[in-house]
Amino acid sequence: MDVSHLLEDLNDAQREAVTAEDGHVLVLAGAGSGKTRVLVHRIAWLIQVHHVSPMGLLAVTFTNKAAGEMRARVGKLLGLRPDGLWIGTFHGICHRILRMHAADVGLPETFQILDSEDQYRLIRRVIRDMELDEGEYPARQQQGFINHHKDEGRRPEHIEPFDNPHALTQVAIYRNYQDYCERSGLVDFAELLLRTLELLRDNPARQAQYRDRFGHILIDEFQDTNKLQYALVRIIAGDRARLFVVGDDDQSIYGWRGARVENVSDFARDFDPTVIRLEQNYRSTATILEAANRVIANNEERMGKNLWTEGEQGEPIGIFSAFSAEEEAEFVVARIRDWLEQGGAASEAAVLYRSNAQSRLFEHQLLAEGIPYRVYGGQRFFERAEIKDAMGYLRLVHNRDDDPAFERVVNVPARGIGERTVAAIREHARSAGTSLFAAATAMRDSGAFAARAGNAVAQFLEIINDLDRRTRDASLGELMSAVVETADLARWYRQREAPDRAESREENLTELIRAAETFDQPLEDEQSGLSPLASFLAQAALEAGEHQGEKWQDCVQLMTLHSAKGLEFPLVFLSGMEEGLFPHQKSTEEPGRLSEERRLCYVGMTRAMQRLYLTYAESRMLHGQTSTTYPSRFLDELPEELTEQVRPRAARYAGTSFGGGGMSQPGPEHDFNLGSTVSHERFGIGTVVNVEGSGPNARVQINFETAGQKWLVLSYANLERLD
DNA sequence: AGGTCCGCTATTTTT
DNA sequence: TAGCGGACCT
Repeated sequence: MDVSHLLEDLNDAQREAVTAEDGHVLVLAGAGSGKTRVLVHRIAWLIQVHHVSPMGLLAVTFTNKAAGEMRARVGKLLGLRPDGLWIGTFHGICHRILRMHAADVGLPETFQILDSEDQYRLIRRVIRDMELDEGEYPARQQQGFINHHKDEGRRPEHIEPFDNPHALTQVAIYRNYQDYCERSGLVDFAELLLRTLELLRDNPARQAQYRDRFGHILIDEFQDTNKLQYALVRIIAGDRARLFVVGDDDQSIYGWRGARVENVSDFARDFDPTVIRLEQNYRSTATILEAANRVIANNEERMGKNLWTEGEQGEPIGIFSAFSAEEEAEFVVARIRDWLEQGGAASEAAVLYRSNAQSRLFEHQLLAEGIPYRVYGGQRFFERAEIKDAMGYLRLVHNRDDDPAFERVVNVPARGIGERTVAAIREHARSAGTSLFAAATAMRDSGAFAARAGNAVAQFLEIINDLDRRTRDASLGELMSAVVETADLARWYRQREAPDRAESREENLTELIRAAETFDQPLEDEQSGLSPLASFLAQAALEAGEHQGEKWQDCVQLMTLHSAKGLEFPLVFLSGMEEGLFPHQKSTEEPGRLSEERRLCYVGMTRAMQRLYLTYAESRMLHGQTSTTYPSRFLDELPEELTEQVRPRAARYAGTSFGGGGMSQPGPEHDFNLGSTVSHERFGIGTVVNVEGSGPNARVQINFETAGQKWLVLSYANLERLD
C-alpha cells in the first residue's frame, strides 16, 4: 500500500513524530507548528502501516470540538470512517465506559450527568438541608471545594482530617452531596473520571479488558490535564500501551482550574519517552514569533522551545496607547475598518481581551460603525434557562427519580407549588428514602396535601406521566415537541419577561425541537443499548454546544484570550494591556500565577498571522469607577526593534501643549452627498446613503450594487464620483 | 405564593 | 456599571 501521502507534507520533526518506532513519545508542539496534523497522521500511520486495528487506538482531546475535528480529519486522510476508533474527551470516553459497566460501579442504567448548574443547585440544597449558614458556606465555594478534591482523586475519606471545624463541615457537605448523588444515580463531571479510575483500578477484569484493547493511546493538549486525568491515563495504559502525548508547556493557561503543567515534565520522567520538539511555525510572521519568544523567555522552568519560521519578517507590532478605554475601542475598530477597506474580511480580525466585561466597548464601537461581529463565550445552548427547563421535563419523562430535574420544573411555569409544598415533599422523600417524584406521588395518593397544593401537584405529576404515556412510541422529536407544548413554557416567558427576551427563548425552544428531530445517535451509544432519549440527555450535558446563531457569517471575532487558544487570525488585537487587568490583579501576587498570565500573553500573540497590535488605555472604568491605569509589564518585555508606537505619547502632548495644530481643524468639505453615485475600485458602483464627519475622518455609507452596504472613510477609500 | 427592591460583588471555562 | 441573590412586602 502506498502510504507516501502520510508523510510527504511533513517536516523532519513532524515526520519523526508520526513514524516513531517503539516506546512512548512526547511531542512538544509549539503554537502553529502543526500538532493536530501530527496526531492525525500518526493515527493513520499506525492503522495503515502498522496495521493496528482502529479498535486498539484511543485518542483523547480536551474539547468536543477538537475531538470532532480530529475525527473528521482522520476520516478524510484514511478515506473512510474508522469504525471502532475511540476519539473523544476524557469525559466522553469515561462516560462511555461507565455506561457499559454501570452495574460494576454501582450506578443505575439510567444514571444522569449533572452539569455544573445542576451540581451547584444540588450542593445548595444539601447545604440548606444541613441547616448551615449559607454566608459561611457559600454553595459556589463548596462546589469548588468538592470539584477540586475530586480532580485530585480524593473522596471525602481521603481528605486529611482537620481539627478546623470549618474544614470538617466542608468535608461533611462533600460527603452528603456524594451520598445524595449515589442514592439518586447522579454523576457530576469529575465523577465520570473518578468513577472510571476506580473501576479500572479495582476491577481486574475490566482493567485487563481495556489494557488489552488499547495498544496505543494518544493525548492532545497534555499541559491541560489535571491530576485525575493523568492517573487515568496511567491506569488505562498499564505497562503495555504506547503513549503518544502532545502538549506545550508554554500554552498552559488553565492552572487555575486544576490543570497541571507539571504533568508534561512528569510524563517525561515517568515514561522516558522520545522527546520531539515541533518548533517550526507555519502561522505567524518572524516578527510576531520573535516577540512572542522574547516574552515567554521571561518564564522560568520551561521545557524550552523557540519558534521559528521560513516566512517573511512581516510588519512591526503596533503598540497603541489610548487616553481611555473608549478611545482604545475606537482605534481598534478604525484599524479593522482599514483592514476591510484594503480588501480584508471581517472574520480575519480578532479582538482579544483578558475578561469578558471588556467586550462591551468594542461591541458598541463596531455596532456604531456597522461592522458585523460575533462575541464568543457567553451562554451555551444547553445551558440556557429555557432549554434547561424543557430538558427538565424530558429528564423526568426519562427517569422519574431525577430529583434535580424535579426541583427545577415542579413549579415552572408557576402552578401554585410553592416552597412550603416542595419542602414537605423533600421531607417525605428523605424519611421514606425515595425520590421527590415518588414522594409526591405517595403524598397525592394518601391525601397528604392541602386541597390547593394537592391539586397543583397532582396536575404536575399527571403532565409527566401523561407525556410518557402518550409518547412511548414517538420519536425523540415528537417527544420534545410534546414536552414544549404541554409544559407551555413559551406562555410563561411571554407573561413575565420582556417581549424580545421571551421571543428569543421561544426561538430557542423551537431550535431545541429541531435538535431533537435531527439528533443522530452515536453508533457506540446504540450498540451499548442506550435509548436515543438517554443518548440525547447525556449529550446535552456533555456537550452544551455552541449552537449560537449567525454561525458562519463574515464577522469580526471578539473573545477572551482563553477562548482564543487553538485559533488563528490574520489580524489580531490584544487589548487592555494594563497592569491589574492583564496581568490580572489577582494573578500578580504569586509568581506561579504570573507565569500563567505570561503564557496567556504568549498564546494571544501567537494567534496572529500577519498583523498584531497591542493596545492599552490610560484610564478605564472598572466596577463603575474610572481609574488611572498603567501599561502592562508584558509590554516592557517586547523587544523595541520589533514594535512601533502607533501614536507616540510625545505627539499627543505636543498636540495639546502647542494649542492644537492643524489636526483638529475641519478639513476641506468633500463633494459626496446623499444620493451621489460613486465607484470604488473593489466594491464597484453604489449610491451614497449616509454621510458623517468631515476632514480626514469623513465617512460615507454606500449601498453598493453588488457588495451591499458599507461604511467607508473618504481619505482611504479613493472613491470616484460618477454623477 | 409570588413579585419587587435593595445591596453586594466583581478573572479566565470546559466537561 | 450590571447581574444576581436574598430580604421584604403584598
